Amino acid sequence: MTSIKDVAEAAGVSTATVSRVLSNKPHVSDELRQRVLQAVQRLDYRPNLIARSLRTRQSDTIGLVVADIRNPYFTAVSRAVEDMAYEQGISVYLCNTDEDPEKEALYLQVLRKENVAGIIFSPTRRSAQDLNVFDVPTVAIDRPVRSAKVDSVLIDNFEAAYKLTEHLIQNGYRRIGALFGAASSTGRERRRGFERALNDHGLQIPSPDLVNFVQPKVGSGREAALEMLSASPAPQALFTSNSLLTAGALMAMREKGLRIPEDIGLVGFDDTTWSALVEPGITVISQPTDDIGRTATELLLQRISDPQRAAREVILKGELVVRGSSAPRKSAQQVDKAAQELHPNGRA
Amino acid sequence: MTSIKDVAEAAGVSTATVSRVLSNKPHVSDELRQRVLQAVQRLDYRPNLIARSLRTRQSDTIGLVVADIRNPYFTAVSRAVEDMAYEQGISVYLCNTDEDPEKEALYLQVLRKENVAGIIFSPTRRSAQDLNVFDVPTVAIDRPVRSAKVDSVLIDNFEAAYKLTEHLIQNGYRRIGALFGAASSTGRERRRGFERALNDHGLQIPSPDLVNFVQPKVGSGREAALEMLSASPAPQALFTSNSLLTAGALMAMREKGLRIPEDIGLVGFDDTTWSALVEPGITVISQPTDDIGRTATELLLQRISDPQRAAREVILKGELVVRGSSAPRKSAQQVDKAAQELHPNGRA
DNA sequence: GTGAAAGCGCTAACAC
DNA sequence: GTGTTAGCGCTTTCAC
Repeated sequence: MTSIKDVAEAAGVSTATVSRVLSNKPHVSDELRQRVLQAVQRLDYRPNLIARSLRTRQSDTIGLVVADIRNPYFTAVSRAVEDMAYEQGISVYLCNTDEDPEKEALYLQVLRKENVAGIIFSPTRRSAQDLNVFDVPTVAIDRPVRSAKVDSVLIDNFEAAYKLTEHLIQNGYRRIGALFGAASSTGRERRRGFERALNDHGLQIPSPDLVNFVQPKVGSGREAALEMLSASPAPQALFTSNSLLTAGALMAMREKGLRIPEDIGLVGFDDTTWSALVEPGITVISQPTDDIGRTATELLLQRISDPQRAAREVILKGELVVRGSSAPRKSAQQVDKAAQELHPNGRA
Repeated sequence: MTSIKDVAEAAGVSTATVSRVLSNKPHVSDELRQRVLQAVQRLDYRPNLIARSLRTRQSDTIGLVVADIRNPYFTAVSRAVEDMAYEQGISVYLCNTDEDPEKEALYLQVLRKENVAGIIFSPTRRSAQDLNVFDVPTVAIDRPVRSAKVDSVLIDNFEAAYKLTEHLIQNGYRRIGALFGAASSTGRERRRGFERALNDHGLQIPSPDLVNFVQPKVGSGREAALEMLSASPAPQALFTSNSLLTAGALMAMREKGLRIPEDIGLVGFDDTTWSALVEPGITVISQPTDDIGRTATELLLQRISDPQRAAREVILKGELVVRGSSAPRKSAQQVDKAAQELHPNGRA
């Protein structure tokens, strides 16, 4: 392991000079600079980032804390973050919290101990304020954090859910069951948008058994959907709040032998690879994951260089992508009658 | 920022004692140990891992270098790695190489500079030997590395591809087009299995325009598939070497209006969320991603504690999951005739 | 413009 | 058992 000392010796200069050259500091003669650079090359020297970080109390490492990298939304955002970090010569720690506040707290601590320059994270419900980790620059994704020091990048979940629900309503769906992700504010915001849209169109908020908050997992989505589909009267469509739940709901519908959209409509969030590949394609709110990841990283870098800056909240737009799963329904009566004929004892 | 010195003062002991307590070293009286622990608590002290790492020349950080985290295979493996690392109190750097040897080389360098304890990586074609990074413990996933010092965890790609191809053959498919991922040995291994299976069953290796090596991206898969589907005579099935290519092929088939499996069969690798959700479900080789990730991490930890150990290669099994996309075909003649009637001028 | 030297926070000899 | 101290590799005053 060659150190700065070796380089200094080889170049016949002091370690200070080597350091100056390598940190691109001014006040070094061209001649010495050349000598140093050559020695560096010859010895294949690479500065030890750990030592540098210890000394400078800063690092070129950031932490990325997400609920679960397997959620396509986070997969995509993470990739964008990593891309941008790479361009800046920054390394990224990956942490999955599973929406578990304890796990999150632990990770936040570790990242601090690791001296990260900053943190991008999707806060769990309770995280935020109690954990006063925000002495390290932080930006929240997917969910806002109420703090003067934390930037946030998200989409307008209320608006997106509203738009998605309204789309269903306009296409003739009335009794709509809903599946929201528990443990994050995102689910609650989307619920607000969902209910407001119903209200604004003179529809009733569905009964509690048609509004579920569940773990953001395919299995949980499937189970909850199965129950809803057995309710009577059966829902005419299912609104799902993330792609894991969408997949679960779709599974449930397949198991029940329901045709989409004839028997039941389906909409969700996040335009995954398969949203367009299943038949019919799923109508979704597509989130600009790439933009979210890049913006978050940008904000973080800005905050790192100016920690005192006022917090910003960047709200991006979710885009409604209409596909077959929410195709216009025949008038409610028509369909109800048809359904009646097909399944005299309910839809199961 | 409280340091070990503060704790030492507060507890009325030396820094050495504090260090011993915190590193769980023996030879400390219970009394002092208590005093130290209390001081730590009171001051909310957290050891600076950077300083520790500098001193001990080791760290509790590993690097995870994958081609692209958006590839569901790597998503799943990464999650497993991170899980196991978390259990061990180890942090994980995430790096995407996009199969670019330069990017990979750069990352490997950075990780070294960051003093990582070890590296888990999916080597690109050229990586390995030229980059003599293997002074840091390394384990390869997905693709083997020929090195006495590098462990590997993979599935038997030859056998898996053989099995998958044989399944197609047994179900009556003959002219099979294939789509392999370029830039990794995995694709080449799978090709070998594919061709051997054809051979063993007395079938001809398809002409070059039916055997493609493409970038592991949905778009590339789609384009290549579109071309193959326009070949004449048209293939009776498509063999795809990873789930990105499977998705691309599926897209192409949908665009061409081909019915699966009546008009064309489809098989692939990796049992993703959507493999079972599209209709018909896709027959795939399911890779034990969880096992792969955990085993890789385990091997890495072992190698870290004993760097001289002989290299191991752990070969896991891929499991054939049969779904509708490869359903038994009517005899070739029957189908060819049927197709002829349907599409007198080819299948487009 | 350059070098000597102190010190970031920690651990590990080495004394006692 | 416990404390003293050197030093990991680097940056950064502070002299010159």
